[in-house]
Amino acid sequence: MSSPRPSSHPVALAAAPRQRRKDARPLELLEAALALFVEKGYASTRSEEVARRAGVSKGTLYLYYPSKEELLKAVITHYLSSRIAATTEALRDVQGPISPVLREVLVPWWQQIYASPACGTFKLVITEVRNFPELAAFYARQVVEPGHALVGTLLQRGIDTGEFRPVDVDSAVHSLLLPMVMLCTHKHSLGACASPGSHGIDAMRFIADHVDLVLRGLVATSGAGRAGRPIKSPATSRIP
Amino acid sequence: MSSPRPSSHPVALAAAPRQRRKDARPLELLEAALALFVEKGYASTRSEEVARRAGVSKGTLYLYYPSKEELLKAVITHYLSSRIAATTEALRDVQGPISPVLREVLVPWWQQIYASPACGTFKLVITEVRNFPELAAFYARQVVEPGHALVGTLLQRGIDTGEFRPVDVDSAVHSLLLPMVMLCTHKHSLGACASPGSHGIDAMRFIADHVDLVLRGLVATSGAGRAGRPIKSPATSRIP
DNA sequence: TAATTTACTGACCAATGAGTCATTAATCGG
DNA sequence: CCGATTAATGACTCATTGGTCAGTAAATTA
Repeated sequence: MSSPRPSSHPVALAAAPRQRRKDARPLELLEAALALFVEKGYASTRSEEVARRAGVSKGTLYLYYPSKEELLKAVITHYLSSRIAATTEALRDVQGPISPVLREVLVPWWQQIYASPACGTFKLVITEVRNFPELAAFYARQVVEPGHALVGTLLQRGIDTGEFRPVDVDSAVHSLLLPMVMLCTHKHSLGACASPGSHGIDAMRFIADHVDLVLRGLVATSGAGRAGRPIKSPATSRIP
Repeated sequence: MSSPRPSSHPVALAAAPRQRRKDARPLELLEAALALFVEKGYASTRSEEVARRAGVSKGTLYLYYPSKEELLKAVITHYLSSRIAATTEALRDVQGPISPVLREVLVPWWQQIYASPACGTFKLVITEVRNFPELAAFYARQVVEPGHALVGTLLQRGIDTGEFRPVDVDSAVHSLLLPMVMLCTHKHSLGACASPGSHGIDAMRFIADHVDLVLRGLVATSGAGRAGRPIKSPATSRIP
């Protein structure tokens, strides 16, 4: 019925005969690769599948990325490098009490990540670092260290101003961030499996509750001098 | 020089000519498979590699497990089913204040898991559920639900007795447990990569700090009626 | 419209790895 | 010490898949 002309759709639908879209391909291939790598893992994803999902043939994939491994690296660098800088900027020069900042900046920031495709990169990196050790250094330098340092700086400032108890900063940073990473991972593993009757985690709700809980554990209450363990090895400076 | 007689070593060393150890093989194969699956992932692990690591030939592997997939399932069921029952028993009938229980039972229990090979199953399940959906139901029923229910029951009791604030129990359970799971996962991904100069997480220390922090956030302090968000949707009963 | 360029294709090749099975050699019963 | 039994082997097969390239057709230019 309808004419068979190329429908100019940004992503492949049906069977548009053959389109030449040199500049759109790389990104579409990255999107397809991310989705499949995250879902099935790198090794169980066929390069032809990636191509198919991006609406091109296998040959085209290898036209833009020289090998499957390079495609993986491109996926990770693309989806990681975008987020980092902006985030660090946004939080670098906040002032005043730390609790509201964490509640009103950290939480929405994370919720945005969680809802975006970039969320999957956490699982992808966790799954593949052992097979591609180069990723370790890259990920540590680009994500772990900046993120840890950023939140660590905030918490330290809170401690210095007396807003927080003098806890071990590294542990507190992990208490704050690890559940977030875990949820991103969960979203693409168990969380993606149909759970019959049983509960899926309500991520958005949980992360707000969690940050709240941790902040309550951090604040220096008037009463209560003890109740916990002393701060151990306060000299353990971690992040440069 | 030395005689080539079989050295009667429990695990293959050097090249003992040929040993018949029908009953030791299955477990040794499971151990080898767990280590390799966790390290490299299921798909990138060659069945011959598993056999080699267990000190046998590929043929022998297939003598005990009919396929690579069955081997995977055997690994997971073996390493999961052992831990569950005992743990639930240990915690089912504790009495008195909950905080000490969590500090003195939950923490050592987790540290034991973390140090054992079973620790790797978390990463393994996370990595492979999407490819083997049967695992999802099994894991949810055998691990997630019992674990969540157990800790949830304890926290709820703490709330009922006034020891804890009336927080959302599900969120609190996740706040407590997700970092533990995340650390087990981390141990076998980024944590296993040589980190030059940078910090590896001190897991044992962190988990104690973390439980402490969360408990501080949970306890009903005398002063402070507000300071946080109200309990949302208290009718959301999760675990049956 | 015809000629030229080049994004794109998919049949093809070579390598890899899961699973098999005829053969070998421990162990055991007599 | 001599079969009989069976645990263990590793060379083999065959399906799968990363990667190639000669050819096709969409744009572009003249």
